[in-house]
Amino acid sequence: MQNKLNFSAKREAIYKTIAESKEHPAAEWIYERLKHDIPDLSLGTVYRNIAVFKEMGIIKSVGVYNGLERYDCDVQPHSHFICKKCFSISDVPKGRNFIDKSMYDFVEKECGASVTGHSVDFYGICISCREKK
Amino acid sequence: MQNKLNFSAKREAIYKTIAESKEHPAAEWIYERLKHDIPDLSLGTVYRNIAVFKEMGIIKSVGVYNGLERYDCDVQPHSHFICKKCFSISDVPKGRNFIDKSMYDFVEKECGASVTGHSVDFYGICISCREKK
DNA sequence: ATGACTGCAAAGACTTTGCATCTTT
DNA sequence: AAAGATGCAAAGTCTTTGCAGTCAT
Repeated sequence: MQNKLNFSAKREAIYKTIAESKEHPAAEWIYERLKHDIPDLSLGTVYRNIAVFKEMGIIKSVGVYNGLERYDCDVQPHSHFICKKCFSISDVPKGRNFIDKSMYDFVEKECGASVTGHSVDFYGICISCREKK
Repeated sequence: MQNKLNFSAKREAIYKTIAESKEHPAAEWIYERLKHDIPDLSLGTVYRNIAVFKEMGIIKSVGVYNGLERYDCDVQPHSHFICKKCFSISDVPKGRNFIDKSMYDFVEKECGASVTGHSVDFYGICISCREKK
């Protein structure tokens, strides 16, 4: 059993790539982005580190779109807008609370479940796809 | 190009299985459920019909959980509760509007996108998994 | 007959994993 | 040195697809 994680250069680079990207990247995207600077990076390492980050709770899955799992380093509750055409994902600016605690209570009572989180996603056509039309 | 869809016995059975199930089934689940009654059913046919139903707009994807795409024949907006442990999906009873039109306006203005839909999901541990503990 | 649907199996696409090797502590 | 991280390639899973045969109109 291990408890002490090393923070290798590659691990750091992978996390940094996710953190600095606003695109809610998929694994392959991260890999493509990094392999120029780190030619001996392997895709398996990207996947393994993503699993580590999830486990640590420093990234979250945004969901699977077009067959690709997308990640977000902002683990605070916030909404996303997903383009049905190009599958770009963008954050909806905060400043509007869609879901409050009373809704958790409602779901807990109605479903008998314990609710620990939620997600609100909006779908449509993004500004870039609209302009292309 | 074709426009006239046949409504074959298998197609009908597949749709009926989705419609009568409350489990937001995945393709494999539908297949397993039906192959007793329809021994010569093939999984490819299930997938192909799911694609047809989606295209027709009579079912919707609920999302991909644990690697499996889940489907819903209730295409009206409603929320889901997803168990993080067993990945069961249940409807949150209506009677509470989480998202209204002003929120679409908010997202459209903030993102410059055209918003055509949304989803609200709650996560946690379902009643059945809680009782097992 | 013609167009639509299906079984079957192969191919695709994304992700996970085993093992030997290399790094970090 | 010991524990952890990685490359590589193979394996795993879910889904799609080509093709020939079957069914519906």
